[in-house]
Amino acid sequence: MGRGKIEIKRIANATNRMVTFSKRRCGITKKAKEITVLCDAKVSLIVFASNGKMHEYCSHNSSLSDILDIYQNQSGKRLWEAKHENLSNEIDRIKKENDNMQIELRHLRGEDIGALDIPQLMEMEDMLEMGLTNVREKMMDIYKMKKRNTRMLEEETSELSYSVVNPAYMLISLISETYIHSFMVLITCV
Amino acid sequence: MGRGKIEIKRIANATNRMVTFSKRRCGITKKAKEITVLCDAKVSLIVFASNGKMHEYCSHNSSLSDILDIYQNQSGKRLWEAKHENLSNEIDRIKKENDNMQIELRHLRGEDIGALDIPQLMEMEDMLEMGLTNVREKMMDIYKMKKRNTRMLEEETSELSYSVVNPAYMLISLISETYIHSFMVLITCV
DNA sequence: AACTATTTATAAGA
DNA sequence: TTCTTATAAATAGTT
Repeated sequence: MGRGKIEIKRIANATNRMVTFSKRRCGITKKAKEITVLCDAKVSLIVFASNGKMHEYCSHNSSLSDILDIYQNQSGKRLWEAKHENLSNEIDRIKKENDNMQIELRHLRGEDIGALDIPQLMEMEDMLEMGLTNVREKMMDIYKMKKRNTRMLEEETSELSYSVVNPAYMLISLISETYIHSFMVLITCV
Repeated sequence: MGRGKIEIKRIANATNRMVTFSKRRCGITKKAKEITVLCDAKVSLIVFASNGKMHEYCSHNSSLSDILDIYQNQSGKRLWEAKHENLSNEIDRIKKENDNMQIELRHLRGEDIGALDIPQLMEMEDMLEMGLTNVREKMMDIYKMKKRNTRMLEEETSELSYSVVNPAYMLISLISETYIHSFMVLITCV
């Protein structure tokens, strides 16, 4: 369709090629629009010139994304599986990390320790003891700071409403703090 | 281009519409092939008939996936952003969960407890004590089981090489186990 | 599915 | 480039 018949092979002359591209791109887009309207069809057309410039047509009644969804369903081809895979892998990795922490937490709370052996239990015992020591030191710090910051006795009375601080603490706060816990337990069990 | 000129609007007669679709689909596909070859272009063409049947053409020198990659880069449109969003959200959610557990674990180990207040510290103390109680009960269970399963004294001697089990345990294993920890601490501090 | 009168697309020229 | 136009190609209506 033109002044002369042409063979369907790459047009050697670059200018010529671009001109033809421009004309034919218009033509094919027009055809796409027409079939959309005439035949109630959905069409997605994406065209790249050899210089990389892109042109697209997508029938009005749907987005490219919609069309690609249907495309994937019908063709069974997975267009962005690969991109998803990265995220999925990360999810798996984090979930695993999560599970491990979950288990460790449960162990530290003394749950599900049935399967542990003596060395593991000992390690946990050490960790728990250290945690307990730190927590109790911290509580004592807070207690001492409050005592220092507030004007002693009358304040102290109200402090006592914090049920942690019981008369036993008062007594033993005079004694080496490192042993406070031990003494508390002693007091508890005698 | 035909016996009569037609208006570009939906063809009312269904059979006619399908026939026209068929003809024009061939035509547009042929055009797509031609522009691919003649102009060294990349083309993706996806066509759905109104009955849902799909047809595609994709230039030989590239896959649809490739074309969509370039499409996204050039258009800035994100074709599967929405699908990614779900996964991304899940990752965020799990990471948050992860962080919280991380913090709890560190707290239980007595790390980073500077910012905690008395009630929080008390809660941790309870949790740690319970964990410790459970761990020690478990160790005792294992110890007792070993004692039962092996033929007593001479075995017991070798068991003692497990440094957890010290002579103090021997004595107190006769007494109520619930109080074992307390007694141990008592023994430790006297 | 094939035919063909016509319309439409476009190659080459200006 | 863009417009023009002769001609090839596509296709609407028919068989």
